[in-house]
Amino acid sequence: MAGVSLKTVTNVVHERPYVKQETRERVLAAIAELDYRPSRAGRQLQSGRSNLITLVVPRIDEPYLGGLAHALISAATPRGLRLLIDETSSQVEQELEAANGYPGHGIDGVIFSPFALNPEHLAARSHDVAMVMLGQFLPDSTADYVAIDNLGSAADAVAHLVGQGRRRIGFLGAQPGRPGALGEVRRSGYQAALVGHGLVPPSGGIAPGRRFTRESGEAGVREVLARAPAVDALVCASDLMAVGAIRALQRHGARVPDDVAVLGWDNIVDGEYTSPTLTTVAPDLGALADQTLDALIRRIEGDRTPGREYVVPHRLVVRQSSGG
Amino acid sequence: MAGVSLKTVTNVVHERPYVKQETRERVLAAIAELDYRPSRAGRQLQSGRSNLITLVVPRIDEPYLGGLAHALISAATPRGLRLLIDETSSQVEQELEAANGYPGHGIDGVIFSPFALNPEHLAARSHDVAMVMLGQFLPDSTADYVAIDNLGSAADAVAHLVGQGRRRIGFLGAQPGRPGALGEVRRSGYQAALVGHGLVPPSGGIAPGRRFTRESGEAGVREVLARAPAVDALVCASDLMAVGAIRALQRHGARVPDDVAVLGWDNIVDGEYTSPTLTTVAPDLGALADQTLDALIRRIEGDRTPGREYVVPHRLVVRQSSGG
DNA sequence: CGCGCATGTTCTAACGTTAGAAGACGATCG
DNA sequence: CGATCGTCTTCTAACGTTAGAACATGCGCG
Repeated sequence: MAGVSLKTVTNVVHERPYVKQETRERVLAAIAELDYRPSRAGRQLQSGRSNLITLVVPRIDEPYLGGLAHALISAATPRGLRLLIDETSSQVEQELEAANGYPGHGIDGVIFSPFALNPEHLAARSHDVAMVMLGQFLPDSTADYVAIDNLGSAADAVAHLVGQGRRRIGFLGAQPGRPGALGEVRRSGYQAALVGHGLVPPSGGIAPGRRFTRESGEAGVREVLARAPAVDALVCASDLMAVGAIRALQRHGARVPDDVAVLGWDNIVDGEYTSPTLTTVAPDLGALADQTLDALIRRIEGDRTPGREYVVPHRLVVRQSSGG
Repeated sequence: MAGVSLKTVTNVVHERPYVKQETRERVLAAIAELDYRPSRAGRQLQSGRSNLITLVVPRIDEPYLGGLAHALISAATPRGLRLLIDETSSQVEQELEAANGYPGHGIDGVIFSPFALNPEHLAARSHDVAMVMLGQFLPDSTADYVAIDNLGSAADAVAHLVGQGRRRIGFLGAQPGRPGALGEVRRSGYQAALVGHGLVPPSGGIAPGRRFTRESGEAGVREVLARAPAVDALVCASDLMAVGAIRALQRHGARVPDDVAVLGWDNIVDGEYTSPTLTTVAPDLGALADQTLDALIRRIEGDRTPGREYVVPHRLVVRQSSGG
């Protein structure tokens, strides 16, 4: 050591009072000299906190989730947190472990994008870990939810398409029977907005999509074109579905946007490189990450108030696919 | 407890001999009853191992790196490891911390995709943590390197284009002055393969690309078209560059593949959804992840033999953009 | 009968960090 | 001159896990 007691070192490291300036400097010099770094394991054992949080998603290689992870890492670092990533493959078993906070692993909090779970699963969890949910909404007693205004953004999307002269507007990615599911919320917002413009969904113009994948976008287009060949616009529950939809439309000989306009959610980077480029609802990912981490940190610090909802800004990014 | 000593519990948990079957069952029942999970922190403190490894990349939202992360998580889980992700933004400062293994954090190993570092940085690191490098090759005393055969795959790519009748084949993504850099290795493989077919790069047909982004692909096309307007094929150092190249070519009125064939590396999913779809060199990501983790585990377990190179399989996936 | 073996037990220490209690010392102040 | 304050020390315990040493049974075997 540098002629000082262990306790004083702790006091220096934690910037406690009752340490003379000169002593402090001597200790800091010694720390630098020895290249000392406090052991996370020791601290965790002592404090019960690991400063590790886990982002739980079905797969990390989906473009939107990659962008989300990027935003969360950028926001976590200045807050002294480090991010683990866990993939559930949308399996109930794995999502349950996430919902229980990986007991024994010393995870401080979980940022959870659920897929297979229902509220009963959540209510039955044994441990209650600090948790913030993204994407799918699941009512829960103490977990917060952070998202854009899905009803409002659906209304923005419909208003834009109507403004472009579209009247027979279909929807891909409905999730009938799963109230609260992202696709259902967006579909209901879309439908309400249509009504607000004096329109209704064209018969057969709504296709389900259990997963928001390119494949389900392609399948949805096949379904809708078979049942409602006159649609002149498709609102897709995600950009990934929209990418698949554009490809399927082009294969069917439909021109985008001349014959059919296409619009999605998420503002994934690829939307700028499709042909035509993709009109999309862009969430403010930076704000989303900030809100998520702030809420999570409050939970980690012991906040046990009922779970609340945070809304982050979005904007409609108009590109070629909507004819704008 | 369930009428048994602490030591016996440890012996049961670690499946040691000298424990009667009946006792073992009693202990396991108690463990299940109490929902006991060993604390990672305690174990880490005792054993010095955390079973945490870090994947270090410039940004996790690049499609190839997302797919890589997915493959690594899938491979890490059955091996009892959990994956942290750290982003360096290609900053030297942050890459240095990664190369030093995040001292104090108790990270067992690092999977590192370097960008800004050079061999001197690596040689100067103070701690030697278990490390495996991907992507960019940096010679190092004890870190392993896992990759596809970049020279061989470049030869495959060129052979395919020549077989399609292309003769004025350019290259995007060279990194002059950075020997060992991925773009340089692929460029030299491309150039050697051309010579093998009795060809040479068209004058002005090679464009640099410091980063493998869509933007640098677009910039590369502008450069090459200005200097060598007669090129009939472009080999791009990554799929992301190829996506940008296709877009820039189409904007210039060049038809892909009729006028110019395009080909990339990585087999990102988006390559199946571009128009035209993208011909690419596909690494076997599963094998890459397995090799990487096996090598890393050997290093974690104390292997101090000189760093070696592991080669994983690749194959050429022919789609529309090469006219195949 | 005594030896060894299988199956335990108890006790101790260690990993690295932090906090609290109690006390020591000098300087300052009323 | 005694009380108080600022600064620091020493000592102890605790977090959860694991390993080793030493010892205690009870059983079978030669």
